[in-house]
Amino acid sequence: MSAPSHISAPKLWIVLARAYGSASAYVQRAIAAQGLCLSDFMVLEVLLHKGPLTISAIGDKVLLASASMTSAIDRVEQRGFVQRTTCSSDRRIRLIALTPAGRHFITDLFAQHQQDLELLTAGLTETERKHLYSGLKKIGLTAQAATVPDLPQDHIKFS
Amino acid sequence: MSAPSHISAPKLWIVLARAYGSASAYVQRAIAAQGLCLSDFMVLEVLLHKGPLTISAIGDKVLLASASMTSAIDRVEQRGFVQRTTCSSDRRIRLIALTPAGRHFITDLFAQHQQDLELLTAGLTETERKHLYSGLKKIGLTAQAATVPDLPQDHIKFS
DNA sequence: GCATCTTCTCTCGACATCGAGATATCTCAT
DNA sequence: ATGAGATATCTCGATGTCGAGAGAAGATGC
Repeated sequence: MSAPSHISAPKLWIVLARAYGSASAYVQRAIAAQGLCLSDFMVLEVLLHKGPLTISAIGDKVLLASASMTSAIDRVEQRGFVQRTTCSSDRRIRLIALTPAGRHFITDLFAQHQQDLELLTAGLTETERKHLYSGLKKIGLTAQAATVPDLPQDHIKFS
Repeated sequence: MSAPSHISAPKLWIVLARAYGSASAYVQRAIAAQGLCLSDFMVLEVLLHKGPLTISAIGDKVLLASASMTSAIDRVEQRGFVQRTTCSSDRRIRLIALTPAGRHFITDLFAQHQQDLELLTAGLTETERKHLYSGLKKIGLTAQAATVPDLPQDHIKFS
């Protein structure tokens, strides 16, 4: 807890990576106990909170490539948690919807998940949370802005 | 940047995951451009800063399972960056050491890496860094403490 | 109407990781 | 010495992810 007098960039990176790793492992415990991976859980959670979506729409939310989405949906469909339905207005699309069993399952699991997260952040004061939130947001945005400039940049420049 | 008035635990988790994801992608750009994955890079970096180590010692530093370490060392050995040497005092052990080529390679790449990290955290004031550091450390420790209690606990209890 | 471009999903092959188990070696109490 | 247990590394099979590309279907321009 006692931070060194000067926080170098590598130190910050290490502690970020470690914090995410530990938190991720902690969060995954309850999820893995139900036989799901984190991606599957996130897919179901998005469906619970946003309603039926197309595969690519879910993929955008959970940051998964299309190939990964196909197998993610396959997995949760196999277990009867979601259903693929074809859309009459656009036959390329598969609309993914929770089944009643899936809704019940993810509702319970998400409640547990929230409880886990509360425990994880219980040791933080409100101001600490605020500082963490704004700092992480800054880093995230900086990284994202610095990563993109491969293709999109000259696309913007010359359009 | 403008944080909501109350930062819920799920919000904090999301922003942490996103920040790590973006930062990780950003950091990996330069590394992947050299044909290495993040694990390989960390292995080489540890060797650069700590000198020759055994496979399991490196695995402890970079948080990789033994099976993953074997293939990680295989990869960097294949490229001539490290060398496995047997230890006469303990023949179970393989001592991993950087080759001259490997040392040169990782020295350059690490310099680039540090520069990238500086850029990533350039937008943060010293106090922001401190707050981030201590907050992330707290979360990491909390998560780690909450994840372990599976096996080690009764080992401690009854020893 | 028809050709072309784009979008959506799926298949395929490659990759990094892990857990479990095999093997070789060392340590230590008897 | 010797046998039991610990330790270090490796092999094997499974998993989840991704990029590239295929195929179907919608959108657009002529």
